[in-house]
Amino acid sequence: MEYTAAKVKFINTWGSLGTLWGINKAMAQIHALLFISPKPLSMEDVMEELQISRGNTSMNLRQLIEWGIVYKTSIAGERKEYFSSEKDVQELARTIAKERSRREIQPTLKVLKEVCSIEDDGTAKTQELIKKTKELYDLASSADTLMNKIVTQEQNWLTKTLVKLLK
Amino acid sequence: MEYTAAKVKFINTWGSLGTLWGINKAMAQIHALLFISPKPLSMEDVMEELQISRGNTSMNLRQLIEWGIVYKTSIAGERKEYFSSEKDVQELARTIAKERSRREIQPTLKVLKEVCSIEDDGTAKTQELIKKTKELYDLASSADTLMNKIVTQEQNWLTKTLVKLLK
DNA sequence: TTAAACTTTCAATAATTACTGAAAGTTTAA
DNA sequence: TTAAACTTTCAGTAATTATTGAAAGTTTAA
Repeated sequence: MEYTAAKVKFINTWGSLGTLWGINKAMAQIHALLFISPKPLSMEDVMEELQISRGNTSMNLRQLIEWGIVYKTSIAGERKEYFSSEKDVQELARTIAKERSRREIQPTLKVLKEVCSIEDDGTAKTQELIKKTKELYDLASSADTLMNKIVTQEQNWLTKTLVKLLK
Repeated sequence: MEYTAAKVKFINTWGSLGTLWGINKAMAQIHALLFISPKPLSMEDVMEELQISRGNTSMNLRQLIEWGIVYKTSIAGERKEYFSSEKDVQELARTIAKERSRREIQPTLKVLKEVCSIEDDGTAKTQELIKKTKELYDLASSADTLMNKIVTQEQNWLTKTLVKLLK
């Protein structure tokens, strides 16, 4: 497989994967393109490479910037804006984990909390609802904490935890 | 908030969340409904509660069964089939993690492996592609391993790992 | 200023995805 | 058997989501 085929394959795979971490295809493809590009690209470059319209490119670039994984980069003497992606995979993972937690997990936890706090009227169905949503709440909040710990600055969290567990 | 409002809220939240762990709304809502129901429900029950058609119910129940988080349950003396959800949240998490790994992460890893194995022709762009896809491969495969370890039968994996790290 | 170079916005449209309902299929009891 | 009770399938349609492209907006250099 030579360069162009490999690039296309990577962009397409990343693109279809995007849909399942909650961003659309074009957005994920633009990210993929910038991620493997050695130098910043202009909007024209992106449109050309991915064969998508100006409007689409503009909107999706904006969203990527909002996510914090793509940056505007000025090039001296150039009028155009250039864009480049976060290149450190650790930092990328950290940003994505944080954003997903903020956008999805926290709001869900809030609802689960509300639901499992309803008054227990003693009926089986109410008790089951309270019990199950409580369990989901605990699971989701542990998972969220764990993910953040793993991915966050505290690289030695694991070590600390182990020390605590063992003493 | 009384029972019905809480139930509706839970089902809707779970439903919209579904779209971002890769299943559709109806499927996630059916799962939510079964998850909090103290007893198995028939197809009629599900249709009635969620106001969806027979065809839709049938297809989505099948998919949930394929995922391994909903079971067909027979009720003695009843002709109809009844359905119930996996009720243990730990087991639920385990099943979902395994399925997602199989359906999404493994295929992605395969592509990343292929892409980062292309021949290095010495150009900057090829080298960047190889380097970045290699880094993503390593990250995704560590994350996958970690997730599986955490969620899998080996509840004491964490402990074992710590012991190893500390000696 | 102004006009060229560039970016954003958004109504219209295209593409995708989900849902319906009725016909076909299956199972079971008599 | 057969007919009632139930489930599945799938072509057609509806709903949702993504994309375009041209007009409006912004910035900069002269």
